[in-house]
Amino acid sequence: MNLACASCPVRERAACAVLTEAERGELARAGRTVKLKRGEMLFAAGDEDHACATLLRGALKVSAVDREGEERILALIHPAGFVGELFQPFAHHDVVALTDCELCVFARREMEAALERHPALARAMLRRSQDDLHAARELLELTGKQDAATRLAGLIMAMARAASDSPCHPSQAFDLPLTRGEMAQMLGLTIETVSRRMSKFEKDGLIAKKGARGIELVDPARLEALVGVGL
Amino acid sequence: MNLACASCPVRERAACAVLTEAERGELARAGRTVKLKRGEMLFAAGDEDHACATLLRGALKVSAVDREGEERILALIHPAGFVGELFQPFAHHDVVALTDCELCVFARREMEAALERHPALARAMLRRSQDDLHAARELLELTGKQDAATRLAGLIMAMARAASDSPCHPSQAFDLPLTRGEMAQMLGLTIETVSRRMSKFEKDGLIAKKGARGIELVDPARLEALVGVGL
DNA sequence: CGATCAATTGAGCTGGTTCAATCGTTGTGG
DNA sequence: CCACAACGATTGAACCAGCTCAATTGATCG
Repeated sequence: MNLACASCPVRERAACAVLTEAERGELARAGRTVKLKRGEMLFAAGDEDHACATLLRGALKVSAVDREGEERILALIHPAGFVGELFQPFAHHDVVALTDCELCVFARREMEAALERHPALARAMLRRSQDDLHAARELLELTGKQDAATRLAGLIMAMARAASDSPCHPSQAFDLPLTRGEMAQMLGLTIETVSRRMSKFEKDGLIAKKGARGIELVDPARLEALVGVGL
Repeated sequence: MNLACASCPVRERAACAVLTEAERGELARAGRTVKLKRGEMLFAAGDEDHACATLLRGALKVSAVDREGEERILALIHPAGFVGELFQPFAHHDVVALTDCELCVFARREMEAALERHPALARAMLRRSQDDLHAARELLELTGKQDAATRLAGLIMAMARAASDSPCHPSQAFDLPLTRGEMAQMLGLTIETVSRRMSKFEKDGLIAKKGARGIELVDPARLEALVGVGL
């Protein structure tokens, strides 16, 4: 399927927004739209000549799997985010759909060529890459916390922020994009610990669980206070 | 002091290597060489209008300090590496010299202007940024390991690789750029745990301690096997 | 030579892991 | 429409790796 930039939901925010209509159209002809169902894999670690993509709708996870088969989630990707390791001969990480997704996929060569042709695109990608770096370091800081409650509180607040349209204030009620197991993988904890702390948060009146995936922040201030990390 | 690119030790590898002599000279006039002693701070979290820099000699750490004063090391920077958060109004992290250092410092505005003027520089910075992102995610993977021995083994191997000139094979014997406390901060452990595991590694014949900072990898293969993480 | 700071080592405690059983939700097929 | 299977989430009990507190040793430097 060809790309329909005109109706692209992230037209304003994705890296390609810096291109002119004509340039964007040219890039679009090199790419294609892909839909993924929850759980489907976009790239796998070890793939040679893997592609890259901008996420239009849904959520992705980037994860590493070690020799023992333990999975570790390294990043969450939200709409307008970019995945794919430029300049690398093969992929180091898996990229998997957390929810049903829609993406705009490019061959890596095409993307690299476009970076040469369009300096503004390279600068936009640099900006995005720096943001990703910042996000990775924030996760690093979060997972360095000694106790499980702090880490989990930080993750919940981060997801509340991501779930909100307004970048400033977090959502009060939303659906968690991650299972307990996935939260555990992000935080370096076990499923059981995550589950126990969630129950304790609810008992203490910090949150309320709404069905399977839903969560409501009953007392965001107290939750935020737990975190002890800026932003 | 003005910059002497001609005698720059990272002339070939730094981001500015992609520029022509003339372009580089122009950029150089906007920057200055700075020397730091071990422990001195280059940028502090919260600095407005902070600068950015390429590291010529020595080693830096990038770290975050939370409200409780707990420090967390987010990255190590080696020669030819770049520090400074482009596009950000203020710094989020501290940058401190781990050893005596020499740097090439630029005002952030100058650097951002240079990225506009020189597309090749923007691409080089993108590449570097992606490498930094990859390094951050590798550290994330390492600190996700359940047991202290695995994490420490991974850090030692990473430092051995960084200490080696040849990018392929790690040094057999080198000086650790970090104190026990700093290693602990990187790995989310305590000083005592790091110290104990180091002693155990020595007792088990994996490493040998050489004076205060020195270390020798007696059995790198067995150490690597402990890690359980690729690369 | 003493002072200071990093590193080591010991002892006890605790929070998170591990193992295991149960419950709840979702989706499928009869 | 219900039953059942599959999977995620919860909860309990016991254990143990790493944390905390504390004392000692070792290295570096004026």
